[in-house]
Amino acid sequence: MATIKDIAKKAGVSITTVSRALNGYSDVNEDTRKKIVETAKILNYSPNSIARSLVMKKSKTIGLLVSGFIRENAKDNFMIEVMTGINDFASQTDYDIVLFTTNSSKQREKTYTQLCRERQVDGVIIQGIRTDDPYLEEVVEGEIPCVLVDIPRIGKHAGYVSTDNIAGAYEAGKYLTEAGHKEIAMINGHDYAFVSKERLEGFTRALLEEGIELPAQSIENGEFSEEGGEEAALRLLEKNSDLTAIFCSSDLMAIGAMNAIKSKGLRVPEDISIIGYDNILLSRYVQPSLTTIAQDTNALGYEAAKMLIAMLDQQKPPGNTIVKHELIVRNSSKKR
Amino acid sequence: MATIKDIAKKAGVSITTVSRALNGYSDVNEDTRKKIVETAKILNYSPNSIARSLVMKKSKTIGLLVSGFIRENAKDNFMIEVMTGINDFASQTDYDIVLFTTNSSKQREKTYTQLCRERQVDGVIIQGIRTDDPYLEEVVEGEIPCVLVDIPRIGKHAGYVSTDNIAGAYEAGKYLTEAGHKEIAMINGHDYAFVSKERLEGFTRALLEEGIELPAQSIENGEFSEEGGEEAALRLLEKNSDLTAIFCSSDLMAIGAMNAIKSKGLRVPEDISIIGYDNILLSRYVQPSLTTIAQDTNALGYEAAKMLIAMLDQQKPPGNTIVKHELIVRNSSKKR
DNA sequence: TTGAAAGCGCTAACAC
DNA sequence: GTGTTAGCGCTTTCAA
Repeated sequence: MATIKDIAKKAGVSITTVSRALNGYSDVNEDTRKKIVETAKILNYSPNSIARSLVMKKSKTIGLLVSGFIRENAKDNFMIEVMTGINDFASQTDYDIVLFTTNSSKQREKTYTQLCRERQVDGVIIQGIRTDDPYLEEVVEGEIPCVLVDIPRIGKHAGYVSTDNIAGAYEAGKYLTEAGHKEIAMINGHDYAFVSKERLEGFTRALLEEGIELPAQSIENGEFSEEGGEEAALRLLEKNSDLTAIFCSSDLMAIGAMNAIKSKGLRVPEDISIIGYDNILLSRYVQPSLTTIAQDTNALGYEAAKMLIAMLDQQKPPGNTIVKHELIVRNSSKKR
Repeated sequence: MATIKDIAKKAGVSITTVSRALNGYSDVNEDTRKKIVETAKILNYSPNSIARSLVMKKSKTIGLLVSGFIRENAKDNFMIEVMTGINDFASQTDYDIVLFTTNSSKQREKTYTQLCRERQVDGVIIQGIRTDDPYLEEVVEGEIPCVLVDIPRIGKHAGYVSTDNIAGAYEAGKYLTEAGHKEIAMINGHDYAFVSKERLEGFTRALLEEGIELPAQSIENGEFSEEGGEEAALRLLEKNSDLTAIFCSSDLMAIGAMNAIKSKGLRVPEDISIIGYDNILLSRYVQPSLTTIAQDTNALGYEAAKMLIAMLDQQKPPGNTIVKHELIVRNSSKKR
């Protein structure tokens, strides 16, 4: 593997000159530059970014920390869409993406900060970790530039990107009440997700404005999974046979809920209307197709990368970016 | 950021000793080691893997080169499942994964080899590139250890992981002929995919064994997309109104084909049976659910990572791993 | 069991 | 415009 030293020797110049010529500095004689570029080509030279990183103290990589990057979660293409968004932006820059995952026991021993410092990433985008994750605090308070996806925390070096979950859930609630529903329940994710808290807040508010209470017994957690949603729906149906609508904090849970309803011999949307959240791919394909709150997931990733790289390259302070959302009415819901 | 130099100074030893102690060499006095480990902790030391990489000439990273890692392709969760498989294996080792993508014009200027050399990845897993990709040859013939997913090429430093596409398509064909179908067509991907060639071969063979010809006009390309599949099906229907079965080289195209059939007022499977390939997530959810050839996609990634890392760590020669497949009969196909 | 010294490939003062 | 030199943080001979 050719190095600048080899080029220097062959071209009869110093390594400094080679470095300068190859990096496009202006103070190099045009003839010298030509010669250097030429010999670089002849020697099939590739710069060694590791060596450069070492001296520049910048690796030009950003870590992508995804919790639960595992098979089961592939169902939910939320994660992959965020990733493509990140990649869309990053590929326009000179940053590369390093994948970190936290499901392995090996990495559990290390804090995220350690992980990032060892791999020398310049910054990190964090996705899918729970609010009770012991290392979240450390990252938010830490020195490593970081952008959180869907976790509204700001620190000295930490910003976030999310959608307005309160507004989204509010619209879902408004939609249902305006459609004449009164016996309404909600399937939420779990208590350690910010989005769960926010969606509950927005939804409750919308109902309350119409004078409809959402008592604790009308809320069940479905852990964001299809099975969890199914079981949660079953419990809700058990408790209240007059239900006419269920709002689910994720499409996957909504699909589970639809299964539950069908298994009870009831129909969606004739007997019970269902609204999901996320607009995952599947939501268009299930029968009936799912009414849901769409998020621009790709933009979530894109904006996260944009913010992080702005922090890195232009010392921009971390902030928060809110990506738009939208109610998409399909066939799983109807007027009473 | 503390370095071994800092530790050496504080502990009153040389940097050599620190390096040895921290790397678990045996020839270090137990007391010295303890002291060093302790001061390392006090100084909140993290090793700098970049510096290590430079001197070791090993980056302990593997590149994941995915072509078309873009939004549209997220539909097909094939890619993401392969990725989780790769990650499953890699996370058990000390290798990290660096994401490369080739959709950006920037990177198009560089060959894969250049990309890999610059980023100093120890090896690379390549997924989703076409057989007419100008740089494929260079990688297969090159010096960088590499494992191809679904491209059966072996080189001095290149192996591959795939399923037996010929056998899979053969089973699909066998299934259809045994179900009594005679007027059969096929929707293939495109001419620059190995899997397309192989699936055509296997399928043709199965039909031929029952004395059924598959003339060129009964084969249309659908470019592996839902829309492409829909259009291909329309063309086939146009040409042969007696069709009773269509085999599609991907589930996505099969879903497109079902749309086409429905739009023509025909029913699946009553009028026309459909078989797909891949067993993507969607195939279970569409109506009717799709009969398909399942591949263990996760294993594809897992085995790719396993092979590559064996090549890297144990100098194992590259080989080929065949991952199992399986016909899954659902509701899009029936006996004549 | 420990340390001094060289060097991985590169960049960046600084001097000429 | 160009070269000399030092040094990024680490590993690894070699010698003590």
